[in-house]
Amino acid sequence: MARTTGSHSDITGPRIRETASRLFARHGFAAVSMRRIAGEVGVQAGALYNYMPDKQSLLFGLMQGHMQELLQARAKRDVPETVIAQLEDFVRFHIRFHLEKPDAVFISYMELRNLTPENFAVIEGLRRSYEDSLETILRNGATSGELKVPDTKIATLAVIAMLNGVNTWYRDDGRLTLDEIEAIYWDMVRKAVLPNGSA
Amino acid sequence: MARTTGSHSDITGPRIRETASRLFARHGFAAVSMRRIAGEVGVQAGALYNYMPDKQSLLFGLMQGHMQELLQARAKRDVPETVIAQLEDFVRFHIRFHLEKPDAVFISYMELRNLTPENFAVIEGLRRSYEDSLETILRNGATSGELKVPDTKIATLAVIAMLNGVNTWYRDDGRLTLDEIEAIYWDMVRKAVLPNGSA
DNA sequence: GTCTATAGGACGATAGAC
DNA sequence: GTCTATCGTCCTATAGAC
Repeated sequence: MARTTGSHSDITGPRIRETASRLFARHGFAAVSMRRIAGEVGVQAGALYNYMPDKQSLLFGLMQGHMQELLQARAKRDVPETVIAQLEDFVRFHIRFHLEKPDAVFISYMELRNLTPENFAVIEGLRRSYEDSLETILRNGATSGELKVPDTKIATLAVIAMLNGVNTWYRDDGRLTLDEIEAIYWDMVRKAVLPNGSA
Repeated sequence: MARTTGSHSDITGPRIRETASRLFARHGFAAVSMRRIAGEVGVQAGALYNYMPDKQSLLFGLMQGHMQELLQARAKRDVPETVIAQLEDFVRFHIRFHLEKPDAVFISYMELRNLTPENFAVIEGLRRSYEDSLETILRNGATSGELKVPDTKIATLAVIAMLNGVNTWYRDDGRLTLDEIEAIYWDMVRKAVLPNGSA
């Protein structure tokens, strides 16, 4: 059964999202035109509107999809028994997941200001629930005395900010393996939240 | 001696820079038009070109000015004797300086991709020399054994990324004072780079 | 130094043919 | 589903009067 001439809905949609993600990450949402996205996909600008009502929806869809993937991947992991092991798992998961999707990560925190207020609230909610999964670990550790953090909320944001930094300098052909990078960051995070003088 | 009617070069220039800095930080360089900057300053768009050759120069000037201020403020500080004290001084200086100029900070790392390659190289050079001032402290500490960092370069970037995170959540009317915030971050940074089991 | 006016082009989004 | 064509708007930057 031959497909209608010129019809490629099954591949054009994903290709639009991939192309837009790459271009938004590289040049910024506001600096990338619908014409340019269409051009790199290989269609005319008007054709994009078969897949989304407007440019804002394209951005929101990319960010929402990324945050949902992040939360789902996180939810799928087995929860280690000890707080320390849970924290190590978070650190390694976070670094690995974020290095696998650098464009989506970049967009999801650089383009927040280009979301409508309604869309912004949705993305912030998803981000907040991811942060909460780390804060819960730190709070449990602080309560049990296994960890010592001056302020649970700030420690959460500090750890995430530190880990996010990897994306700014990592290169596939760099001198360190992914395992080495995870180990280095885990060492720093672990020491930062352990009580003074602990192993 | 009356000034020429309509002439305000002494105040319009700074006002353009302040307004552009605020708008670029809030909405992004590409999303802010020269008309809008002019409108908020209170002049017509064409008048802006008495102060800069083009929009790119405006962005570059803001970023270069910010980085030079940062480096000069850093250079002015007395250097404490011990490595630990030098590190504490860096942490407190960094947090305080960056919280004082949130718009310029935001622009200087969010709008790098909107610089021409030549301008980008200049800003990156300035940023690099700031990072080097921290890396030198960490390397000296590692050599003497006062500190233990798995990788000097990565530790430098990790500490700066962690400290930069403050700007994403700090509010003037928040529950913590600037001194408390500095103390919390200094506690985490100190522990992260000390040898295991040190005070 | 600021104004008005505009050149010359790119923008997001839509209409209608196929 | 994609195309061509276009609407109406906005953009950066410049020219020339005052």
